Amino acid sequence: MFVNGKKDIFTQTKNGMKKKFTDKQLKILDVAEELIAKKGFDGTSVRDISAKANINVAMISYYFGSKEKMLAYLYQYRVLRTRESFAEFAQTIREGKPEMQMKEIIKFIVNQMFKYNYFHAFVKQEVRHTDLVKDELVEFYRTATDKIDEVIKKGVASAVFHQTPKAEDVLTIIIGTAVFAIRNKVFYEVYLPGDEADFLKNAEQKVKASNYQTIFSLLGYQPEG
Amino acid sequence: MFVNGKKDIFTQTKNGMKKKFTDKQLKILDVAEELIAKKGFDGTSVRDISAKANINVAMISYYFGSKEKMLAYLYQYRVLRTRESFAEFAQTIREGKPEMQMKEIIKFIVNQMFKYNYFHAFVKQEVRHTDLVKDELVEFYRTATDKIDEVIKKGVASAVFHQTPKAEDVLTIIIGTAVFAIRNKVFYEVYLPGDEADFLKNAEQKVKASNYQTIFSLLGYQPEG
Amino acid sequence: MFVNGKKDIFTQTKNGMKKKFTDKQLKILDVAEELIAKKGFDGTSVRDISAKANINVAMISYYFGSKEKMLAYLYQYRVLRTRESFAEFAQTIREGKPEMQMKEIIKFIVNQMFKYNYFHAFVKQEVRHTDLVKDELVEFYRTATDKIDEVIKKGVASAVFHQTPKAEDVLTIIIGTAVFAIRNKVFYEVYLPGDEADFLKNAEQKVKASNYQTIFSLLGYQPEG
Amino acid sequence: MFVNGKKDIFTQTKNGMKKKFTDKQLKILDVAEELIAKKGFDGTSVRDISAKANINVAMISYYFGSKEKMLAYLYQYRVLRTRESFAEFAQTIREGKPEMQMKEIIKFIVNQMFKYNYFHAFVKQEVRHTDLVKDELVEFYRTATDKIDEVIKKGVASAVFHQTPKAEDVLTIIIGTAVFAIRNKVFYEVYLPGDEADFLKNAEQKVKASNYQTIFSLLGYQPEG
DNA sequence: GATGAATGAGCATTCATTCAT
DNA sequence: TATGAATGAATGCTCATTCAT
Repeated sequence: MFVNGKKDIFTQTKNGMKKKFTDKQLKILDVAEELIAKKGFDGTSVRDISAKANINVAMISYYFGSKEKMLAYLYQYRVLRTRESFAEFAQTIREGKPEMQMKEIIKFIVNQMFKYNYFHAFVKQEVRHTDLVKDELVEFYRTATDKIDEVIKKGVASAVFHQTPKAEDVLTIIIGTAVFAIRNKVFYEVYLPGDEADFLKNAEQKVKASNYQTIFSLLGYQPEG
Repeated sequence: MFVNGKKDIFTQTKNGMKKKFTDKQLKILDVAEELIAKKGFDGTSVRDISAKANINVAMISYYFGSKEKMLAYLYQYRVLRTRESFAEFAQTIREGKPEMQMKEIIKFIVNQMFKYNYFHAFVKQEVRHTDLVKDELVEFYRTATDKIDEVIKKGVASAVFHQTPKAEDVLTIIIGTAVFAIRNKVFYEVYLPGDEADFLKNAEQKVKASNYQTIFSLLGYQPEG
Repeated sequence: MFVNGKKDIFTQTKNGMKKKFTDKQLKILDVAEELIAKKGFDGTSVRDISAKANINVAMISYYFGSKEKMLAYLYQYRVLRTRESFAEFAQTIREGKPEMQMKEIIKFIVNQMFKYNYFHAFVKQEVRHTDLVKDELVEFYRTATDKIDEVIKKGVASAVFHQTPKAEDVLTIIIGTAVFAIRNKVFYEVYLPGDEADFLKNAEQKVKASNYQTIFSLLGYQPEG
Repeated sequence: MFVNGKKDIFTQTKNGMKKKFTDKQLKILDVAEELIAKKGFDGTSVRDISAKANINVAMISYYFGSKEKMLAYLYQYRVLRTRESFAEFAQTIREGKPEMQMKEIIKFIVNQMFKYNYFHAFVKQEVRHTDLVKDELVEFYRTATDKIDEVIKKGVASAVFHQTPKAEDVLTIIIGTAVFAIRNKVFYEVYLPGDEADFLKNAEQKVKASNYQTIFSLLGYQPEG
């Protein structure tokens, strides 16, 4: 009945979640994500979403079963894509030196946070629904800490890193600072060049730079040789 | 008509905000804070609040003008108290060594975040209403960065710190990591001893410890000697 | 909160049902009864009811909790009144001869059916909700059969009745014929004098006359000596 | 366009009603009858019907024009069959004695009521739609009263009946008691042997037995000789 | 000041029906 | 003939707020 369509963009098997979204359904999810991030789940009515997505109100129930279930699909969809994306990314840095790998990890995570800041904004925001996404998100965090841990160990082994901060602390710093920057624009923009329109772009650069400094400092990084 | 009462607990002059809250009004604000942090602003009805606070539904409109305005009072009330509290705190560390001062700053900020985690949770959460509190909050951030900056400079001058990270980056790390820990219990508790009930207490310790390490590493701290 | 008011018309203690209805609440119940009898429960919207009763839509939920609960109150209210009314009636015929008592019973029951034909129409009609009223209604039926039984026995003892039909069959005939007449106007009115406007009045007379004949025939009634 | 198909089961000429139903259409009518009897017309959605009948939702509008018109077809279909069935039955008792004929009439009518209790339940129930079926049903009642009248006259002529109750009163008793029994299970089953599962079977027997007694009593029946 | 009743706007959802294929 | 997507109207209900006292 619902959650099938013509174009496959998304595939998942667990949790009884259906597999495919049509363009129209994805349009709804995109619009919903944006509005929910701005106004909260309760503050966003299905009429708001349907108006902005140019679809009939009834379609949200029709496609997803309910507004709440739509949110569940949205959560799972975004988190799964983030995890898939991280897995792909992890492949691309398989061969590099630890310091390059760490830098890339920081870059990747901060980039994801800013790219999907709508989503990450409301994941943090929607306290009541966090359980929907908790497991998926935590699994992503684990994958990230595993990778971070591996890189730290390798760096220590090859004597470019001289300290072993905990992987979860490293991840906490990266994500925590990114989210803080995104959510505290008024405070943050004072420290940024350019005008307001470029805020996200500039903030992302600053967060990355800051994180390189912080994390490498924590690692006791000494360039080889 | 409203927002005045018998007992003065709170005084403020700007923004046309009235000055005094009665016990009953403070009770409402406390209950509202807790419920809003748990269920969001829209997810919390004035009936929920009035039931839990044992007052009549009509009183919220009556006292504060509207539910939205009540939130504004709540924001301002909490932020102002945080700023006052920081000012007091700043006095207490006036005489110490830079490394002790920095440690106390970290301790104080993390402590505030956990103590008022309800509040800070929903400040981050209620995107739509952030403008209500923005100026106040940013002013607090400024006060904090000024102090941090002062301590860094003093530490460099006295040669216990050998690097000069930006004050806003330091603050970003402290607040960002604290908020992340609070909001990601499921991920975080794996790294903590003790049971779930002690989560906040243990998480606070871990965040403090991690921040000492991070910030001091960034400062290139070398104990005098 | 709801189902209390100023004027007491109705009192009941069991089932956790509240005790008193205000005039406004009774107005709603009356209107609801009429509309539901005409158009069914699902066919009657709370907007229909509130429009006809000249009250705000929200009041139905406010007073009764929900549309469904309103129906439950209506059921219990009407059935209880019927039972109370029967108990009173039973007192008034305590002293009479069995044949007079039986006639009065028939008259009373048929009268109630026609008087509250709206209600009895939809009790029969609302299959899905019958459980709400089943126990109460059955208890009324029992009271009636007990009384019928008593009268039959007395009549047999005093040799005015010479047969002993089952009390439940007697009740079934009385109620069954009354309901049939009410619900089959088009068929029934052919056999009645007067015009359509008097249908209920005339039908009631016919049903009573027919029942006197039937029941007394079943009882083998022979006027005394 | 609609209401015609491959297999003819049903033929009628009046009211502009089309004549034939396909197997699929009959399946829909059967399912609809059952569901409507259980949950009412408004309580039964076309989706419920189509799901249970394994057809597409759109087919009901497509076949019958609308949900309401489907009900009209259902009414007319059932009533016509009942009338046809009664006509056939009338033939089979043409030659018997009046007392046997009357007994068979009671048996037949009660049997029909219980056999099509779904249908008769909702004919009584769906007040709003009764006009759809009124004329047809009344015509059936007339046929029945005519036959009852004929039998009474014959019995009186042959001196087995000694009273002349009105035919419409006799019919009213038969149908009224049958419907009452069907619709008041909880009250009625106390007087029946066997368990709940056999309710309809046992109730039918009791209603028949009771009606034999009542009607023959009314007729002043005296076995010949 | 304080209350319970009352209001009207808004909500998510379900509905029978129609459309496009 | 038959379908699944799509529609717009209506549903019961909850909401913050205001009214009358």
